[in-house]
Amino acid sequence: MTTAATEKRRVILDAAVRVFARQGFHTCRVSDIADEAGVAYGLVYHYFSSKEQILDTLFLERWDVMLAAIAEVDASQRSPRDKLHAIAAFIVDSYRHDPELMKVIIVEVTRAANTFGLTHLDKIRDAYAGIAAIVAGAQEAGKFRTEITPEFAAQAFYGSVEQVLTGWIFDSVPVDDDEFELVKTLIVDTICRGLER
Amino acid sequence: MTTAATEKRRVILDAAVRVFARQGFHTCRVSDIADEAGVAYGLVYHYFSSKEQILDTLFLERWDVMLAAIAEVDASQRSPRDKLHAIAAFIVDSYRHDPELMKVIIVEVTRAANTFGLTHLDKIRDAYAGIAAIVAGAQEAGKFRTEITPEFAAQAFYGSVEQVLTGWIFDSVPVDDDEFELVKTLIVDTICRGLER
Amino acid sequence: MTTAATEKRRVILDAAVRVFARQGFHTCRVSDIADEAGVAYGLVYHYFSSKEQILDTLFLERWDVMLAAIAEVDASQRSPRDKLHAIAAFIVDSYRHDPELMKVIIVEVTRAANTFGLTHLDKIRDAYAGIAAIVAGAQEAGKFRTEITPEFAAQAFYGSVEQVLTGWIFDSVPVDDDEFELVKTLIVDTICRGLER
Amino acid sequence: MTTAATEKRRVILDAAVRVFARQGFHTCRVSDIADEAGVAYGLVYHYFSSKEQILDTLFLERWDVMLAAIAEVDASQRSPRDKLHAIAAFIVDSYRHDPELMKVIIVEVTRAANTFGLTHLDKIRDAYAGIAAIVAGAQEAGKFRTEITPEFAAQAFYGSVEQVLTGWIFDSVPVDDDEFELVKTLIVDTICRGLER
DNA sequence: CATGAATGAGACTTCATTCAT
DNA sequence: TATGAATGAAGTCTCATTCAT
Repeated sequence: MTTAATEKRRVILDAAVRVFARQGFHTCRVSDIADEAGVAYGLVYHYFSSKEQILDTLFLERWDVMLAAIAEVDASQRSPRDKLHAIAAFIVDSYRHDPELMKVIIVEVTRAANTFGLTHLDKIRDAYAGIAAIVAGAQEAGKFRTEITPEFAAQAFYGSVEQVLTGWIFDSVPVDDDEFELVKTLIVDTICRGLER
Repeated sequence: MTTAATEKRRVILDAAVRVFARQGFHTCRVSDIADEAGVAYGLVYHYFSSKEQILDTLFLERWDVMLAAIAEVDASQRSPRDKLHAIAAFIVDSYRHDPELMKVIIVEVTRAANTFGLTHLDKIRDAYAGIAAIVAGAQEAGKFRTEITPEFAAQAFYGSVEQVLTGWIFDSVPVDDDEFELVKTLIVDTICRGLER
Repeated sequence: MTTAATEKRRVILDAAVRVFARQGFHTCRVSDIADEAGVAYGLVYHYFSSKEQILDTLFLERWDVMLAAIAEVDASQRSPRDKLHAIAAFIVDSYRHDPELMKVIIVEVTRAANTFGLTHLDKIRDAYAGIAAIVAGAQEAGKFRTEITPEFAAQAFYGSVEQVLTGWIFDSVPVDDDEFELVKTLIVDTICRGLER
Repeated sequence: MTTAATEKRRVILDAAVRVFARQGFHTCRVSDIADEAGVAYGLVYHYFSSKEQILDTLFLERWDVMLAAIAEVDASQRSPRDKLHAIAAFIVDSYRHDPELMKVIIVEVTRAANTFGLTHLDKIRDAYAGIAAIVAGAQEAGKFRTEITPEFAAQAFYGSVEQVLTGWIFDSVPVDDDEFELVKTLIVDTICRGLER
């Protein structure tokens, strides 16, 4: 695989992000992706076996990075609140860095659970499990209340973050760095106050 | 419109709920709905102008009930915590009463914002606004902290609830009444502790 | 299934015979069949699940008639030579009656054994077996030599007949009834002289 | 043209025989041939102008050998029966020597007359004509009956042989030399008895 | 000679929708 | 109301062929 070859593959993936974000997975055609990438129709099928596999690739590329980030955070020596802050920060910064990609992942995979989410359900659950592990650790350390299960807390935490991103996706995005930082703190602060003893 | 006529329309709507829940909106065919309803698929077009309009109808039927419930709660004389509990209870009970319908609404409309959600974005926002109004009232009454905006708090609250429902949809549902009741309390308790002064 | 519905199905089948005969199965498009039949593209798929199934249907319709004819001949009280004559006559007359259909069956199924013939190999063998049964009967009755196996004789007999038809298909067809009758007699005469004691 | 160059061309042709025999001409891809040959598929186009031309080459290579054999037999000093035996022997031995090649020639060219056979119709007829010449000679010498035309007799003869080979291709092949020899004798014996006075 | 990335026309098939009955 | 035959636009995917390297 030469560099040039790899580059075209990347060009197609990047074009797919823009097209999926703009038109939605179901509504766009493979030819839209090819046009956006500036390549011939058939080249898409040279690198990917189907339209679906393009979405799978985009999702897995990014999600695996997130799972690694969660694992690293979990293993680090920090307070539970700092750990959850680090995770929220990772997700929020992912959005800042590439909002279109995050839109695609959330709207077309994570929240479209009926269609493609099912394929990746286990991967998605891995993220919840990672967050739940942090909560469980905090409970064992006596820092978080035990009335709420770690799994439930993880759902509430992740749900809040994703919902905020969804709000940005369809409404309006914070305009400056300060606002982004504030949001991270507010989410984590709100949830942690609810979870802490 | 005779009673029989109205019934057939209802039969088709109910069948659509089951088919959308099972196969997803994009993946199912109009003939699947007709088959499930036990009618010829031409009849579907007698009552609805398109497949999409069936989904619209299902969503609006239910969402308007929820908006009314939120409005009623907001207008009532209760503590902010009780108000939020009432809303969480309404949503959770909606799921208990008709999980397939809620699955369709959440998966195919609310969370599929790119495709159909856009159509109903204003309606969806009305719900957030209703919740935000409750939070704003609580802040004005000095019961909730003011660091967090009402809109943001509403997103976090609704996001938590919907995420929990999504977990039920794709993982496992509580088995008895007590567990359902506990969930309502836990969500509201967690979020309200985070919001209260 | 109303009469009208059945008729359109027939129209499509008849059109397919002409198109397959003219262009060949692999070379023609489904739209060619639809055009030839004067119906919309999709109607072909209303009645048949694929282009291949149209060919299957045409083949089976005719082949089953031939198998029945062979069985009837085998069961009748006639001399072996008369029986073989009856079978040759049936095949030759099938060609006279509908040369395009026979061309399709021979060229696209019977002789295209690699592709579609394999699907119908058993049906095709049934015909050979029927002919072989007649030869076996003649051998038991002491009328045919036993040096040659019935199966082998059947192959030679059927091969001769089909080859003659193939010659007509691609070269030239007898022009009058007498010539057709002569051919039947000549094939049977030649082969039977070879087989008789 | 170096030796190496010639070898690669041969490697591709031999691979094509195996692929055509296994998958059929229409069903295989050029890349299947390249894979089988262990070369890049671009190289196929260095030696051949199209997929079709590969088949043409394979057919002509072998068929010209057969036409030469028929011509030689016809010109030799032998009895008609011995001549026909020599031709049947040549065809049967061709199959024994390279059954896959003969399968391709018969299934994809000779018997697929609608598609590729038409291209080679004249070449194919040359073979029939050669056989017919032998029969005509026998008739003139008073050894064969004259009721049957030489052309017709040639069709019957060739059809019998090819049908027997087709049986081998799709059913089962003789296992030892004796059986092959017997078959040659039986075909020729049967047909000649039918043709002789 | 050799490679395989790149092209793009064209095939099959699906299915929402219409409409005659 | 009710049926389902009929329509045809649109989409995914294939693959023979070209061509830059």
